[in-house]
Amino acid sequence: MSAADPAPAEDFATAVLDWFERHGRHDLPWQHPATPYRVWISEVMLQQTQVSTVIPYFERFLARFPDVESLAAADRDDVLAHWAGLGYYARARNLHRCARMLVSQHNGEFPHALDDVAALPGIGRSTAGAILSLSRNAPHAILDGNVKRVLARYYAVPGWPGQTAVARRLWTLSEAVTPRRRARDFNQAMMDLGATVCNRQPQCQRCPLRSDCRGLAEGDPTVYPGRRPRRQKPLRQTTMLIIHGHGGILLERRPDTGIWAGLWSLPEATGDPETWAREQLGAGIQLLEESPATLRHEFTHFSLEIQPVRGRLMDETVVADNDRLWYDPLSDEAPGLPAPVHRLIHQKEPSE
DNA sequence: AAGGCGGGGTG
DNA sequence: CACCCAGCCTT
Repeated sequence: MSAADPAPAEDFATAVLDWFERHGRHDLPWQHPATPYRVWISEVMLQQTQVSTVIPYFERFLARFPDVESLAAADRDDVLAHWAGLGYYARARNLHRCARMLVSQHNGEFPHALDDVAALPGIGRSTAGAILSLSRNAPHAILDGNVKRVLARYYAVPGWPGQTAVARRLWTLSEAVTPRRRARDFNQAMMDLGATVCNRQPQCQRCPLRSDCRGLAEGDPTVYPGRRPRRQKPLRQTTMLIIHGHGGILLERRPDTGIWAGLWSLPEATGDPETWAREQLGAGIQLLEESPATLRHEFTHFSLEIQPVRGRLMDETVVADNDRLWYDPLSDEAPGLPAPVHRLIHQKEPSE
């Protein structure tokens, strides 16, 4: 067999599994114990998020919500507060909804059929396969970013995996190489291989698949998988009000759709801040001299320029309600705040 | 099929 | 600055 011919599926799995025994990651927090609940939480946190970022969030989340019952019983604000800073907040809302569905409809346990798991909110085909294989050794394939990278390079699959046809090819390949009897170790091994060897700067000399890798045989495996078509991102601007009163700072709950949905944030003024306060709060504000500097926040699909304006509430008639609260950063437990808002609020306050 | 949805790490 | 990361959901 020549150098760049793909090995039979059994040889592929054997090479990956042998490598895993010695070089895989065996001490990630969600691996001990790898219960369906812990694997599920970790897999959702790991969607589009790197392991090193997830670990401290996972520890805090599990300490507060140790099982599906405690998560189902929690308030949504509490769940979001433990997710704040991780991003993609629909994940937290879906996680909460899913916990309630598991408790009310599935006796607090995940179904055994792949399609039933993939039908739950926030769980797609790959996450469903990961939950069932990593926690129960069920024979399901996965296709996360690591597996896509390894397979696209090994089989020299051209094109961007965001394209349906490319994704379908990769799924077929993943199904073909996943062994029936050791799907748990194999899936973990593929993710470890993708994260530690077959990554941005691949270390092919350490790869168990190097002798049969088409991408390497072609000369440059990093041309696979194909890149996402690039688009230029627009600049948006906003004014955020830091209004002091009632011993704290005024926060508003963001709407259920759009960016930072469901989180608490600073009020955004359209137009003149004092006019905004009179119309929206029914109270005057006095603008203060010391406003923080303008800050810029980068999203994947746009840039946001935030102009902070500090003010003081002139009368104490504005009360908290379901969508409005007064937050004292020094003594209150932090609610779910977007990362740039958290940074803004927890800067040093002027002593006045 | 395409776009929305965060934030941090890295080059 | 750009791109990437244990994706999913809506339109």
